[in-house]
Amino acid sequence: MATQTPDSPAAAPAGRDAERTRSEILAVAIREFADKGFAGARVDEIAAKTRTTKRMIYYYFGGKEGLYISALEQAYTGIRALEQQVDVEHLDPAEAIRRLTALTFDHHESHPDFIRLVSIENIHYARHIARSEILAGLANPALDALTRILERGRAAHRFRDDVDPIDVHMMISAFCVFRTANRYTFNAIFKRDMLDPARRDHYRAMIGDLVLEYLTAGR
Amino acid sequence: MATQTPDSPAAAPAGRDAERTRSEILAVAIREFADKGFAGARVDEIAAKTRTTKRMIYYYFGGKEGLYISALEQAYTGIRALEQQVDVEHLDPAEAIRRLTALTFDHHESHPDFIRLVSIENIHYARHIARSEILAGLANPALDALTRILERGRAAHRFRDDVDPIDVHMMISAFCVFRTANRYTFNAIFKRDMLDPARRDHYRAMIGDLVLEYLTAGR
DNA sequence: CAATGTATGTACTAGTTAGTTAGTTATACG
DNA sequence: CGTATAACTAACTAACTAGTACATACATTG
Repeated sequence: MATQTPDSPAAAPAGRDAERTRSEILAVAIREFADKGFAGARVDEIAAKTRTTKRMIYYYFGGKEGLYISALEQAYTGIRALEQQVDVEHLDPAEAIRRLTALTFDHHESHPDFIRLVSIENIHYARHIARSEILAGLANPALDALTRILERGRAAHRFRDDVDPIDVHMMISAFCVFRTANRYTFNAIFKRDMLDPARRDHYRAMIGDLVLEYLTAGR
Repeated sequence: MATQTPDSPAAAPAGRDAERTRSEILAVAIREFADKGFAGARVDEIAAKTRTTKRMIYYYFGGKEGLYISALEQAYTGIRALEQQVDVEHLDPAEAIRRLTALTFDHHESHPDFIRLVSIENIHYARHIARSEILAGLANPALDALTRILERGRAAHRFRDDVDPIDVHMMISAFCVFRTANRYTFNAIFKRDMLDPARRDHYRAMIGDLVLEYLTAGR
């Protein structure tokens, strides 16, 4: 009867595997919290979408809030690991800015759950991030890369010398986050889907132009 | 005993005044929904913070969701009414852009509840805005003003001619919304409060420069 | 001033939801 | 091979929460 499909998502009991159970719960939790928020997500529903039971959530994460914090940590560390792969050191400063901006842009588009979790965490005044040691001490590869580009551009007298890396990072994030996070209300009001694939290249180029023209203004 | 302080927030029964009861409930609801989100807000708590009872919420708004939609509508129409007062027609295009940008900037800073409601509504995929006739047909004074500025700038050959008003509006919004909406996680990670009054002028000028340099690039 | 509808308060309820109690099964290890 | 312990399940509970039934006071108007 029971055919053995070794890696099917929610089939056989799959024996006992602590790490697998834990990570399956986490994956489901990320999706649920991102979809409905902390208060809107239901522990029972998260459990039902895994192969295990609610009891295991309490066993591994202590409670709803512990699960939420772990989900946040997992989402953040995953994103940061991806960012670490960015390599723009070999490009000239202007090209490096365009590349970094484009990568950030694509990145945000392909991780909507992460963006939603960040929005939700802001609604909670970042209370959980502040409480998490993991998240407090997380390195920021994208900002580091940006800082080095700006230094090179400035040394080569190609960029203005009065800009702060965090401010530039903020500009880029603002645009990319807004496009994803505010997609729905923006579309409802302006009848324009900022994530329409037909407009993707236009917006990716636009944010690159925007930042680069700011950095090279008057030069 | 009971001293009559005519306008104290939560004192005497104040007789029967439908309009007053309704608007008091709405004001409290806006704050509660903005603070805790739709799922996180509690009907009982909203009622407790008014001078009336939960019964009245159901009497006037039908239910929690009806109240939430009314709160959204109230917040949006209030903001739009303010935007309507923007007058930049007498300024030259560049100055008008700076002025409009600065107004938008200050505007977002002084209405955090509105920004939070928009974030929350995006978490709900703008489902309620889409359902509301009031919100669907609301005029957009800020975009209209921007459109006219861009036309004037373009006619005077001061601005590039390949920019779309909605895109420019999006840039400005992105920056201003991000600064308010993502304040908490940004501060937790970069240890920089984007709303620190000491940095306000810097950021207000920065968004003006950013937009203006984009619009006048190569000119 | 009767009467009719609007506005309001009190007390309740049915359903939900986070968290728990009490136990069972598999696996590692001596 | 047996036993300690980690991994796991099912059923339960106490508290909460949106929504309602019922009663009533006030005000307007004929």
